[in-house]
Amino acid sequence: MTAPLRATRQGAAIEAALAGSDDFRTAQDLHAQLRATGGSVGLTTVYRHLQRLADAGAVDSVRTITGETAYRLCGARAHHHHVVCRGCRRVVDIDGPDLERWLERAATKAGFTDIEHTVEIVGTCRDCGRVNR
Amino acid sequence: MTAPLRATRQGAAIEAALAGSDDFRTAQDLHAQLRATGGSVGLTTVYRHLQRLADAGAVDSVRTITGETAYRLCGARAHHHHVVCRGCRRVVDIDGPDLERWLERAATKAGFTDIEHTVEIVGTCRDCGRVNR
DNA sequence: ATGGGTGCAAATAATTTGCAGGTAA
DNA sequence: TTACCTGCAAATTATTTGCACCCAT
Repeated sequence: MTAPLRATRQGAAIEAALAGSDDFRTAQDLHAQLRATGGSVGLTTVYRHLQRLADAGAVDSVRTITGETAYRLCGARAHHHHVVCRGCRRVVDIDGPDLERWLERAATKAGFTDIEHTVEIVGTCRDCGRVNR
Repeated sequence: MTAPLRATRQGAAIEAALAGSDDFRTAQDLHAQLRATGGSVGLTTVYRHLQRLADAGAVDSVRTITGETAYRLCGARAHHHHVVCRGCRRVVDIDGPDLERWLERAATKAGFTDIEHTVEIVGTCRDCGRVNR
């Protein structure tokens, strides 16, 4: 089938860094961390590994409000979504197997298969709700 | 308090273009449309107006998967969602008061108010169901 | 040995900012 | 008139790609 990936120090370092965190990490972020911990890896390589992992379905990716792409190992946590505060950008996790199931069923009923979804929820958190607007 | 905004042809054109669509529009998108319809406006100006509208809370913004920022007038929310076919780009609407309710409750429970959400579902429609990924 | 992996530097693409000149109030 | 508004061009930021070299297999 597909040629097995070659085992390299860089690839291992990147996957280890990803595995070491439950949350989404950006490429720049991971790169900086790897640099700091001595396991120097080129930024390009970080991007390439993340991309390949995403293609392979091993990681999920999301776009942050600041325009960066963040990645997280699929198994790192049950699939869930986030609510982002429009004031302070704080992120709170929301678990929702119900949501997944609902989306799956609705799309299937419309005749679609191989469903993929992105849910973005924006709100105002308690702390930010006190001021403005 | 705040100085009232100056009424300009460009600003009016941008807001009109936004008002003319229920869906999220990118700056580039709006700019191209304005160009095409004769009401020439600089790309910079489009960005500036969208930013100001977002700051004022008049529009909501989201990041698309391709990295662009899309904007939509707050009041324009036609509350339904779409499933987009990754093959032919066909769009099918799906109705979901359940979904809205679920999201609302989940976010509220997390301490958020003034919830706004975007759900993007991508799948493969019956006609295109064959090669992919 | 050899082809995939690496990384520097240059290329892209979306968005922001400097600045000179236009225009609503 | 007086700021604010515009828009061209240059600057920024995140990400991708060209290419010569290196290393796991």
